[in-house]
Amino acid sequence: MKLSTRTRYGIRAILELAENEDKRPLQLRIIAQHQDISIKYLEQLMAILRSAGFVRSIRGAKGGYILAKPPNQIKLSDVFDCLEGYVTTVECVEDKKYCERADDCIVRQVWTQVQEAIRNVLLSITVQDLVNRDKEEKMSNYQI
Amino acid sequence: MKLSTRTRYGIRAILELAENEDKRPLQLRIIAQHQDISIKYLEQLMAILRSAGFVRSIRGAKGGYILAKPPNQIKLSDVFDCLEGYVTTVECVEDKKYCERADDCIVRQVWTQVQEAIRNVLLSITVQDLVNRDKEEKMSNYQI
DNA sequence: TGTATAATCTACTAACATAGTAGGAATAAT
DNA sequence: ATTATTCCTACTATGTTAGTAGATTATACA
Repeated sequence: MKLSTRTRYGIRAILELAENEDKRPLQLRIIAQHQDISIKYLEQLMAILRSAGFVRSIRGAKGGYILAKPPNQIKLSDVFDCLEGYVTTVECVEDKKYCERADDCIVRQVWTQVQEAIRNVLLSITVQDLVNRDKEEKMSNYQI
Repeated sequence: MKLSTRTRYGIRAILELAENEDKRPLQLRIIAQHQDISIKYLEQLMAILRSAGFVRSIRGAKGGYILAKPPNQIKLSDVFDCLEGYVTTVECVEDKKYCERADDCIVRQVWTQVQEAIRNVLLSITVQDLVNRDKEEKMSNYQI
């Protein structure tokens, strides 16, 4: 039950874009540097995020990436589904045909509970929430 | 975020042992048949469960496996930790030294929330609970 | 119009984990 | 002794992850 770097890096990249006050697009290179991610790897992740409609790209010199929608309209569950694949602990939770016992499988009920618990957390958080939390965090650091 | 077959099979095996009314040990072969698991693979899982103290084995003819403790004293989180490895979505959640940003990493907070959500579900369910649920399930089926 | 800067596309790869298989040795009941 | 069973060690096939590499296309700017 580990999270892939895909999802972790992807969400960090999206957060960085959301926090980019600058109106101009942010380059892959910059994001990769800030986040300590290989440019070439991040490039692939951005391609996924782009085709899923989370970010938009501007090619050529001075190009880069911007968020394709406002941060408060991006739920973490959406990004998660896109990068990690829909949260599925076990196939039979989504589709009973994977196991003939599914109908009265007690263990399956457990995985369903787990899955919903995960999902509820991710559904409840938007990228904007992350931005806000980050601001608060930095505020409280200054006070020290 | 998929569950390994190790954990799924392992919990099913433990449940089968818990439901084994018979006082005599239950053979690997029987469990594997009932649960549609390769005997040789289940054998390895049982070895893990045995060394973790969940089951006890009786060797030789008429041997087999029995639970090493009462079902109400086996939390699913314990079994999970044993087979899946301690529930850790990302290393830095457990140990901040994995990432220098950990202290004020907002994304890390999210993974911590997710992890606790999972953990709470598994902490709250014992093998006995599964047995009870299963009984209820079967009762209601008879009524139909 | 040329050059530098970016994203884009396609293909490859190394390392690791998962989910097994295989065969024989040890142990116990009858 | 024979049979049933767990135990132990090693092997393997497959897929996934986390990248690398290199060429191509698009754009800004001088």
